[in-house]
Amino acid sequence: MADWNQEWIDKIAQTLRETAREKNIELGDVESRLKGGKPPKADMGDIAFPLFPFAKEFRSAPPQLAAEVAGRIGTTPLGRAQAMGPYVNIFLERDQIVSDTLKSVLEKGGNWGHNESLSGRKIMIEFSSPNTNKPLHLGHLRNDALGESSARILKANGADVQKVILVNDRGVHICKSMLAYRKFGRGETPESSGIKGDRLVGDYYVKFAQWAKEDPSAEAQAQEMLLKWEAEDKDVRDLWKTMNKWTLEGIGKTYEKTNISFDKYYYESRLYKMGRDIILKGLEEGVFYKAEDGSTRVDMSEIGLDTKVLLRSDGTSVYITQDIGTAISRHGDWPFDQLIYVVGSEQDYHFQVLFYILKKLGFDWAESLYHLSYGMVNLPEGKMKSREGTVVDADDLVANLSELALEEIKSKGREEEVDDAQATADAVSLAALHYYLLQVSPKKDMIFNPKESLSFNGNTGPYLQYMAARICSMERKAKDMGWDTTLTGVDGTLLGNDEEWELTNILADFPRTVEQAGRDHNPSLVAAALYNGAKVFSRYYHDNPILNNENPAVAKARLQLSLAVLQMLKSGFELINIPFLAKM
RNA sequence: GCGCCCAUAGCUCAGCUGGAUAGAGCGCCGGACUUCGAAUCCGUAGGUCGCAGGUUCGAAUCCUGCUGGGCGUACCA
Repeated sequence: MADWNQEWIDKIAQTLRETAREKNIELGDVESRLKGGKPPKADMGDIAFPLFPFAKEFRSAPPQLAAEVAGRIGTTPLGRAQAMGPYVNIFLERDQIVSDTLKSVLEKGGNWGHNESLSGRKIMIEFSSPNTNKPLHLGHLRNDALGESSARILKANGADVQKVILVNDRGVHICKSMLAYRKFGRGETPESSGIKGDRLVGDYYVKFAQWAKEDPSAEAQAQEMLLKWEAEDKDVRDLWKTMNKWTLEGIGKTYEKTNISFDKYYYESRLYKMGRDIILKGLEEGVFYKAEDGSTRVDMSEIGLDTKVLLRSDGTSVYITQDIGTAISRHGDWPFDQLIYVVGSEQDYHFQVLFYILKKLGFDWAESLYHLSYGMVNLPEGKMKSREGTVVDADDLVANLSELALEEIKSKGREEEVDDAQATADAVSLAALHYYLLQVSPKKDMIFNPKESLSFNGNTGPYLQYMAARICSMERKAKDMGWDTTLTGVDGTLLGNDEEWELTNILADFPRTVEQAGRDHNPSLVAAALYNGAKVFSRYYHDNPILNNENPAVAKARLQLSLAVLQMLKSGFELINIPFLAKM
């Protein structure tokens, strides 16, 4: 719709100026004050221009002015203008737009929505950031869903995207699992126990906590082990390698199951010493300063913040030092235009500081660093607490969803219909999970209601899948009847009803939605657009015979429209990481 | 204490850079399967958009203050 917006802005502006000239009225800038919107109801037109802003200059009431402008424009090849109260409403010429839109969808093939708005941009996006001492939990799932989806959306906008993961594989918490394993493990392995590697290591992390309650020396022992690790003690390093491998294999399976992937793995164990040289250089150049206590600091008073320690008095680095070094080294690896960090909002301050420092160091790319900050995932009972064992395990959740989806398939007697019931159930569970996590704006905290997330009705991922599957079903039926089901475009005059017009608009708007989702780093926009499309379509095909239409030409035209909607759904599913199913 | 974020139907969430009567889903109640798959569709009820000011022709949207909640505020990561 916005495509035609500008033409109307020009037209109305021109008309306003003409009118003003005749009345000897001085007009300021007109175009910037003309903003097209969508009328509240479809039968009120396609674009609405409020004329309030011009009332004063014309010294006439907005409705009067609207009537005058609409009267002068009247009917044009693009459509007609009609005054409705203080608004000039535009009724677009539908036939041509319908034909053009379907033709565009056809030409894009399976990539409807893709565009070139970020073409030529190199964007690196970091997400997930797992620890190697325990399995992924619900919080990671939101992070992964956001990261993966954002990456796909950016790619669809033409950007060159590199997905990156930073594995937190060092530190005391890692040593705690190792220590407990050494004490209680008796050589147990994922193979010998049949327990998934990340879970096994996580179990020992829990065991450590229990043991530490009884033995006050436990914490000190963990610290001691960390020192040995840093001194590259062979035994400790060997155990570390073994257990990290177990965890990463386990976590890798979770990624595989949830369709999450990375182009490059970074490991903290290899990066944690980075950044020190940069800080020392910055100190020489006067970007940083040496505090009285001997620590090296940055002064952030110019952005209203305090000071931040970058090197301790003993010269060793702190966490943010590593992040500074890592960012610089990554830019060396792959000179990005933008680096996006998908990290929870509890680290807002950290990134504010990090970005400020990189700017102070004079890196031009620091301007475009972006923290995709997202809110916490809470449970209906409150926060997830590891101490209280209320943390929702990622694998368990996905398995539960699959199980329920399988029951659903069985209860509907569709085991024979779908080729592989378990695979279908898995696909449905992913749709439920990812849609549930992505429908919420990233910034907001959200409540994860397990019961609701398991629902396959209403505003859910499976509902979207179902609509796509229904269209596929029609497509199969059409093929059986010997119809040509390739998307070939259509004569718009055959698709004239309001629902067809609405679907056309939804199709036409989709690329702009994808663009905005990329610009705002907000996959929920795509999710909402898909839901809207599916919902309007489901009403459409419920109320209007498509294949069964008595007029074969109309039947084929409607099928074409349905197939175009299917293209949008398929393309959108890819963007929010929900699997497409031809049958379910 | 200071800083950042959030507040919309009983619940979970939309509402784009301010525009006409604030929308979905769930739940409740009531309808629709001899008809393209009922994981569907349709309808009813449900709102002082946290409160109070301000800007504007016009505010859920922008500004200020307040209240309530969340998260930060390490020579932790």
